[in-house]
Amino acid sequence: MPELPEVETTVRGLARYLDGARLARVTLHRGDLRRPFPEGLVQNLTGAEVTGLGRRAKYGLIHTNRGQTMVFHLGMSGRWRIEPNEIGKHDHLVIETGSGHQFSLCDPRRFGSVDLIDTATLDLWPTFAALGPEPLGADFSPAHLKTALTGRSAAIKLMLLDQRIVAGLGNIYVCEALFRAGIDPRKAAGQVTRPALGRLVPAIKEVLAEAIEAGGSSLRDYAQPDGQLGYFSKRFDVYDRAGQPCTRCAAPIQRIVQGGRSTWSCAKCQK
DNA sequence: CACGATACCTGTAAGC
DNA sequence: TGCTTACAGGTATCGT
Repeated sequence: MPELPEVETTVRGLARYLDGARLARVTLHRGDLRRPFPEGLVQNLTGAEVTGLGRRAKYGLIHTNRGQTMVFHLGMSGRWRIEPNEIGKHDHLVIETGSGHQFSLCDPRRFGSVDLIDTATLDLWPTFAALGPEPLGADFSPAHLKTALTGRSAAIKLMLLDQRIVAGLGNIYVCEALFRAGIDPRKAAGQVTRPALGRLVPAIKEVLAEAIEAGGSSLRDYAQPDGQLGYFSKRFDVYDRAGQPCTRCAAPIQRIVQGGRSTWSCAKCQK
């Protein structure tokens, strides 16, 4: 669920209710996700007013009028439920606004995280300082990739998952972008040619933009407590399509394992 | 430092 | 039906 487009869609969905709202009640139902919730989280958020929302890489940002930003990461299985009918065992953090809307941060695998960071120095927060450029930003260019990947022997697939190279891609969109760009995911990153990088950058930007747009048209899904995302999944060319015909050449899609994770690709279309 | 392997945690689906 | 295994959208950390 949560790669950059899903986080962006989540943030937009939350903003409709949270932007300008007062956080009337904040409740923790357990003390930790991947890490403990920050000291004083409930106290610092309760009564605060939300001054805006945003996103950096796969992190969602909720800014408050107390000079702090709640930074959330959804890990593998996290999502925000809007107006949940009931609070389940994986609803770890619950927020109620002054106007009576309720939200819960639900994360069964608990690979997610929540931090409370001073807004003024958010970019200096070590976690953010280490991130590469936003893939949808102007900084993310073939020239950037060339610089970042020169001399690297690791597979291009794995380098694109490295958030220090470019921040926000995950397994799905890396597979999809490499297919669109016609690049073999096993290729050493430093060996990817300049023309191929010239195809890769727009392929990444396009697949992300399409996924955000598809999510954006289905924001009301966030009002359904058990609603799954997956609007964009109908459009996957390779992800989770092992053995099925390539959308371009009809050859069977291959599944391999890289870095312990699945990669899907077309052996004929990706060289 | 670069790189690969492993750990973290829970749920689900497939296989026997 | 029950048990076991493989796998899942991510990231931090530990060897080599």
